[in-house]
This record gives sequence, C-alpha cells and structure tokens, in this order.
Amino acid sequence: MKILPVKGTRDFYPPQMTVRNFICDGWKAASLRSGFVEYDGPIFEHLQMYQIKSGDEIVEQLFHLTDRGGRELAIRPEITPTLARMVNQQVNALPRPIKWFSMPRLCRAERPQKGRLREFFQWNIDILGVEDVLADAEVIFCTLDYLRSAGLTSKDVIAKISSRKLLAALLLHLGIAADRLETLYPILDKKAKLPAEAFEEMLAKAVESSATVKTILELMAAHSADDILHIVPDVAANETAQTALDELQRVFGYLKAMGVAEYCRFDMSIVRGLAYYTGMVFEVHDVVGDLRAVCGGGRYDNLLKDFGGPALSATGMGMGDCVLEILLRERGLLTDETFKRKLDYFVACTDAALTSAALAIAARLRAGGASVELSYKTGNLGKQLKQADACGAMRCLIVGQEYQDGGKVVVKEMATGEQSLVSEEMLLNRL
RNA sequence: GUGGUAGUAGCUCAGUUGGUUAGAGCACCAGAUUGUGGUUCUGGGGGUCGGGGGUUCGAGUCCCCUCUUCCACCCCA
Repeated sequence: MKILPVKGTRDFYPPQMTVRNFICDGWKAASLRSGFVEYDGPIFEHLQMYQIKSGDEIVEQLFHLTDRGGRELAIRPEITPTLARMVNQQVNALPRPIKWFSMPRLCRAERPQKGRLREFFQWNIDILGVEDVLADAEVIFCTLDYLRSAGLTSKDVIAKISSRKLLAALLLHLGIAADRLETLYPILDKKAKLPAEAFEEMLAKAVESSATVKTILELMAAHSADDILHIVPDVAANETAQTALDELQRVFGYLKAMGVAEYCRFDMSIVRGLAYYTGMVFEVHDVVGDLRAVCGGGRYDNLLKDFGGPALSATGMGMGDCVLEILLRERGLLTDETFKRKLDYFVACTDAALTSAALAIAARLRAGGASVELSYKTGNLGKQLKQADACGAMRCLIVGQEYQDGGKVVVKEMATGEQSLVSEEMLLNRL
C-alpha cells in the first residue's frame, strides 16, 4: 500500500534541505550578530498553555493529543508560551537583558494555502526585561538585518511600524470605552485584508458614532505624527498619546542611527489581531503586496505575568520560512547555482590494486579538513570523472599508473581541465 | 470548517465521439568509451492512469464517493 505524506507537510530532499539550511543559517547568523543566544523547548506542551494566551478557539487550530496518563497535550503551534514558561522558571537566575532566539519547527492544524503549511519553521527573537524602546528598535533592526543579508532591499520589503499604546490612547481619546478596545483590534487589523467598503462596514458596526468611524478611518491612513495631530488636533494635550508618539519617534530615530531607516515606515493600520500587544507593533511585507506578511511582532509586557511569573516586559518577532522562501525565490535570491553542491576533491582510481592507496589519500585529505568523495568502482575513468562532475568536485585526483611508477597523483582542475602531477606530500601541504 | 481547481512515469505534460499491449521530453541506469567529465548516439528500467464503487461488450476518458494538490474564504499566535 502506498503511503502518502501528511497534508500540509514537506519532505526535505537534499536540494530542499539546502534551501532550508540556507534560510536557517541566515537566521542564526543574524541573531548572533545582534547578540541573541539560542534556546529551544519540547515539541509538545500542555494544551492549557496555549489556551492561556489564545483562548479555547485555539484548540481547533492545533494538533492535540491525550497521552496514556490522560494528559491533554498539544504540538507547539508557536514558541512564545514555551519561552514565557522557561523564563519564568528561572527568572531570578537569568542575566538581563534576556535576548533569546529560536528556530522551532511548529505545527498548526489549518488548511494549507500559499505561504502557509501545517508544519513550518519560525525564527523567533525576543528581548525580555527591557522596558525602553531601545529593545523594540533592536528587534526590528535584527529582523531587517537578516532580510538585508539575504539580499532583500527596501525595494523588496518594508517594515510597517505602529504602536498599540498610541492606538489605544487615540481610541480612548475619541471616546471609545476601554472594554471595547479588545474587540476593536481584530477589526482594525483587517484593514489591509478587506476591501475598503467591507472594512468600513465592519467598523461602523463596532463603533456607534459615525463621526468617530470617520476619524478612525482617517487615523488608519496616518503615516506621521503630523498626520495624527492634523486629524485629532486636541490630542496634543493627551499625555498618554504624547508619550506613545514620543516613544515611536525614538524607535524611528534609533532605526535611522542603525542604518535601516529606508526599510521602515510608520503605518497606523498595523494593529495585529492579538489582544496581548501593549506597545510597538510591526509587520514586514513585500513591497508588491501580493504575499501575506513575511513576519510580525511587537511588545507584550503582560505575557509573563499571565503565565504566573513576575511582571517582565518583553518584545519580539516571529518569521515563518514559507512566505520568506516564496519571496526569496521570486526575487531570484535562491538559484540553482547558489545551491550547487561543492566538494573539494573527488578521488578516482583506475586500478583495483590501488584502492587502498586511494582510500588512504582520501582519508588524509579528510583529516586535513577537505571534503572528499570517492568512487566505489575502479576502472572506467570517464565514468568516474562524470561522477566527479555530478558531485560538484572542484578537483579530481587520479590514482593510477603515475602513483605506481613514482608515488604521484594527477590533479585535474574540473573547471579548466588543467592537469598536473603532484606528490602526495605536496597535496597535503596545500590544505 | 466553506467554496472553486486539478490529479496519467521521479519531474513537466500528450492521450481523438468510450475501442488493440497508455506515450513524449527531461531525469535515472547501462553501452558506444577498461586513462579523461559537461556534448553526442544507442539501449534499458520505471505506471494499480490518486484510491474505491458504478454505467458499459469495453473506462485514463462517463457518473458517484473519497484522498491529495493548488487557489480563495474562516483564522492567522
């Protein structure tokens, strides 16, 4: 019976694995450049852990199971709860600031579509214990630093940045009741995902005053502090709003100082659906705009307390591999040439009697740190050169008559076809 | 969970109103070529036509169910 792969999963054959490693290596390098240290947790956790942050609906969207002891478990659909649990467990022993990154394999029981599968990898960076917006700027910088290192320019991607604190202050200022904010966020978050009319209709249902609806719509299109002051002039006297605005402007100032300002844009329509964000929020999108968000993040100062720990401020970002890979491919940043296998040497042997000598040479080269492949067949040299070519070997060593006669091997440069006769000692000295 | 789309070799796809033993290109393996690769030529292996059921003398082709893919919703941590 033929067994099919599970819906929404991927098999990583060697070429695909090369792509995955390319992405993960880039994530890791960027994290380390910015001073983050790596952590990981178990691939499953208690189901309850995901309900704390996201409620009961979440159960339908993740893979859960009951173990033989009756424990309700879930395969992790995100790693932030694990991070919160791990940090809380050792919160008094961890040196501050806590700058951690991870590249977990996650599973979500959703219907697969473009840029979204049921199993994927997600780069997470988080800074805990820093209330200052410097940490927010660092998170955004590290994200952009990676995207830049992958070859994406400000013509390819844009970081849209806003502030939940600012949005909340503005909405309260406009007379929205505090207990209405949480229901309003998911609606505002839909602005870019819905046609303008449908969005306005949804908003009108949630907000009574049509004048307020109009003002909110104007605010959603704001791209600067001036825009906001123009739309709501009397907000200048609102202390909370002013503080939030000042913070946001400091974030942009820091991002400019770090040389990534060209990627960044203030955009009030970035809200994020989740209730738990408390400050800066941001998303990176492709400039063309036909893909879902490349990544998203923001400040979440209450989460650790919600997980039974002390109040500890936090800010972070998550980036999945699916949309990123589509984007990198579309921009020609993942080409076959990039992933051609590279091998230092291929050892060919033309006489079965010299097999041991060829093996010894290969082993010494390997001991010297070179990558070496060899043929498991002796004889037909043409066939072995063909294999050397297929392996992506830069040089082919031919162990044959010359070795028997004078202990030398033929070194053939695969790119040029140039050949030279070299002693084994000289060969090893080259390493 | 809802709607649409498609499924024939490892991959990309042909396959006539239902009609003999289902084809091509690429890839793979072998030979031409037992000491010289990328080119070329010759040959070979590889298919339960996604799966199951039905109609029919006869189904890759028509009907039903199901699985899977891709796309759009719901959701998006």
